[in-house]
Parts: sequence; structure tokens; C-alpha cells
Amino acid sequence: MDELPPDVALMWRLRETPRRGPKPTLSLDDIVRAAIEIADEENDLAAVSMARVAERLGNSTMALYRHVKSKDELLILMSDAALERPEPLPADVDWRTGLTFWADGVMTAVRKHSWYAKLPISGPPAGPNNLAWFDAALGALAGTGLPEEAKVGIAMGLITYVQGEMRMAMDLAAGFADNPDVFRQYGATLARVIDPKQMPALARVLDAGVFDEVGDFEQESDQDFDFGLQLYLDGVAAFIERVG
Amino acid sequence: MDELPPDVALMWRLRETPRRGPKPTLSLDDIVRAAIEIADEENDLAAVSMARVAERLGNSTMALYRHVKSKDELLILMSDAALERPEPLPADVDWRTGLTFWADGVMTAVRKHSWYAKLPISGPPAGPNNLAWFDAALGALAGTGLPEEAKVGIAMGLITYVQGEMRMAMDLAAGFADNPDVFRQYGATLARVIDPKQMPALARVLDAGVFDEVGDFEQESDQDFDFGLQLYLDGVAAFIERVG
DNA sequence: ACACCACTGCGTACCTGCTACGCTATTTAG
DNA sequence: CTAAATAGCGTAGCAGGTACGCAGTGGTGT
Repeated sequence: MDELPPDVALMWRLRETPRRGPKPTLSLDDIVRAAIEIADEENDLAAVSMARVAERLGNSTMALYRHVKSKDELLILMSDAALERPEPLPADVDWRTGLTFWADGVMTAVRKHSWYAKLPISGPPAGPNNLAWFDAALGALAGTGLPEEAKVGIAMGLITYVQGEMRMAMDLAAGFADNPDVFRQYGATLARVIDPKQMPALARVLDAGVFDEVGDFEQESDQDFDFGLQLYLDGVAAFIERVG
Repeated sequence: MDELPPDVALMWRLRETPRRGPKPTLSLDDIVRAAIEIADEENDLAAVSMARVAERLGNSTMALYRHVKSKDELLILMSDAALERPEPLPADVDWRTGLTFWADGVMTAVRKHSWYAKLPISGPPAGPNNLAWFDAALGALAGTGLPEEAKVGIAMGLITYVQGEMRMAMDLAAGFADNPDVFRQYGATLARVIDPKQMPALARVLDAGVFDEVGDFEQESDQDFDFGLQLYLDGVAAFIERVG
């Protein structure tokens, strides 16, 4: 009967509340919220330690372990709780508008928690919020008449791309904040180090000056994101035309 | 003059060798190789500790710090050294064959080091091996006549997608090895937990049985990878047609 | 030949972080 | 009222990163 994996049961808050024993002074929600707050404030997932979370809640470190089996489990809970539900799709939009809307939504949601991309992936989406996002992507494809399996493939690929892009963007942004010069000198550094005979294509890019003049970092990373997204969506369009 | 970032200088082995002092019994190559061996053997990046690396080399922990500034720096060196150079492109192939060849090459190279996707991203590619891969992707696009900036965008997007897919695949594979049942019951778990009224698109996918019958894991993850890759490449084709 | 000094390897020690274990206090079922 | 179940927590063990300073080593310049 109750064969749900423990993490999943916990994310859905499905464990039965005990009848005996002292009233808890601590709730799972409090713990997860405190952990997320710490990560947000420090902009650093590594700042989340069991001790720090407990301290913020005015409890001892070990008290947390009555509610959470391990720190890994806490991270899994964070990965679901940090994303609020997606806004519902505007009515009657075509799939492309829908997926663009969806991708922007993910972008905005994750941007609020720059540590999100550093979370270990523990399995396929299983928590309520993550599944809601998954459902939203599938919903955008509802009108296409594609077979369900293809919709899943498209949605998964999109999730992968978006998460990959976020990870890249966030890590680069962190590096940029630490040490802007490394980025500003990127073109110059490559020029110093590369042998044009061995890497001719890269040398041509350097000659064209693509890596000089790094402007606004965030803006440029947005442009890259959109560019890749449009490529992927063009691919989806081609696929729909081929199959439909 | 010598304004190269220290990590980059190290990856290219560009620091001048000291004239005085005892002969080193330890080389940077040894350290990086040992670290990679440990990660490979344990299939786990976390198994790489400074103490463990030193032990394998018959030295003390602190001796490593004469060659490497910190563990982070060691990780950066690993991220370049773990990927051997790409095989040269077959001559006279169109861009699509070239990029597919390239993506397969990345796949094979990274598969040898399943921990690779867990490495923190420290910045844009800067080591000799990483840049060689970057160059190879750009080289595959050489015949398209696209502006250099577009080539960079396409190559970056592709790298992002491939790395994201690897990360997903490797983490899921690890989870699957730990606990196969969670994956086999994925469909059943979702069915238990989802309200079809709130997530109709997902419910339809479940009804269609897409998540039942999980077959060979590795094979399926290969299929997903190819599917997404083809979508992206279709998008590139559309872009080339539009611009060229 | 000798003194100097940059450099390597390393022992020690400190700090942070996760968590197993067991005690005590609290609440409710019977 | 007693027993069982449960919450919080103090202690302690273990692992891992790394700052610091000492000892030995071997070119360099006098």
C-alpha cells in the first residue's frame, strides 16, 4: 500500500501525524523555509548548514533530524519548495507562445534563487511544484496533437536546456562578481594562449573580435538564453510539421 | 605583461620552473592524474580529497599545496585534463554531420568520467582541451558562412545542452543504481500523488502509459539525448536558412 | 669554499560540517 | 496512573580543507 518513496511522501506532506509525544516546536515547513532564506541571503548553497538552519530557528542542530533524515533530504525538499507554482497559461495561445511564456517563467522563478542550479539532481521530478511546472510545459503542447511520448521528450529537452543555461549563467555571474577582470580580458587571454594553427576556427572568432567588449553581463546572458531557446523551438516546429 | 589569470597559466603549464631549491618529487601532472583516477574508481567526485590524493602519491597532504593553491584549483585542472582532445573532423562533411559527430565525441569522452558533470563551472572554457573542443564545434560550422558571433552562439548553446543532458543522465543513472525501484515505480508513484484536475496534461501522459515499462536505462537516455539533439540541430538548420 | 636564499615536503593544529547515540522531558492511549 | 511514543538536545566522533612554521635541499653569487 504505502510504497511511496520517503522523499516523495515528505514533499507531499503525506506522513501521518503522530498521536503521542510532545507537541513539535518545529515544523518541516519552517526548516525548509529557513534553509531557503539562508541560501538566498548568502547567495550560496554552501552557506546552508544544519547548524545554521537550526540556529536561525532557535533550536539545536540535532533537533532538525527529527524532521529530516539527512541534509540531502533537506536539499530535495528545498528543490521543490523554492519554485513557486507557474502562472497559468494565457488562454488560447499557440504552443510556441506557450513554451516561451513557460521558459520565461522558469527563468524568473529560478533567478530568485541563484543557488538553485547547484542542487544535486536526485531523480525525475516528483514534488508538487516541480510536477506543476512539468505539467505546464506539457499543457502548452496540448494543442499540437503530438503523441504523449513526444510531448514528454520535448518538455524534458526543454527543461534540460533551460536548467543547463541557468547553471551556466549563474556560475558565470558568480565568477564575474568575484573577479570581473578575468572576463573582461577573456579575449586577450585566449589570444595569448592559442596557437592559430591548432585551433583555426577559434582564432577566426578571436580575430573577428567577438570576445572583446564584454558589455552588460546579465543582458548578454539573457540574449544567449533567448537565442538558444529560439533554436530549440525552431526545431520543435520542424518536428511538429514533420509528424503532424 | 604576465596578466594571465593564475588558473589559466597553470592549465597551460606556463609558470616558469624555479631554479633553486630541492627537486620536486611531485609534479602537477601526477596530482591531477591521481585525482582523476580516484574519481574514476569511486565514480564519485566527492571521493577526491586532498588527503586521498596525497596518499595515493605517497606524499603528505600538505605537500599538494606547493603545486596547487586550493582544492578548487585542482578541480579546475581536472576539468581540463579529464577530456582528451577531440578526434579531428572527417574531411568535407556538412555542418550537421560535423556537429553530430562532435556531440557523439563529447558524449563518449564524458562518459568515461561520470563525475564530470558535477564539477563546478568556474568560467568560460580556458584550458587547452576544453578550448580544443570549442574549436572543433566552431570548425564544424566553418562552411556555413554564418557570422562568427552566430557560430559562437550555436556552439555555446550546444555545449550547454550536451552538458545539461549529461548531468541529468549521469545523476539519474546514479540514482537508478542506488535504488532502481524508485524509477520502476515512477509512473505508479505519480498516479498516487497527482490530482488530474490540477495537472491535466500530466495525467494524460500517465494515462497513455508513457512512464510504465521502463526498459534499459542507458539506451533510453541515449534516445532522449538524440531526440533533443536533433531538435536543436533542426533549429540550427532553420536559422541557417533564414540568415544564409 | 662558503653563505645565502628560494624552494620542497611535511607535522601540527584549527575550524567547519554531518550525524550516531542516548538521555530527558512531554504527551497521550489504555 | 503507567507505559509507550515522540521531541529536543548535549556529547562526541569522524572527515575534510587549509594556515603556519620548521627542516632540509640545492642552485647562486661572492
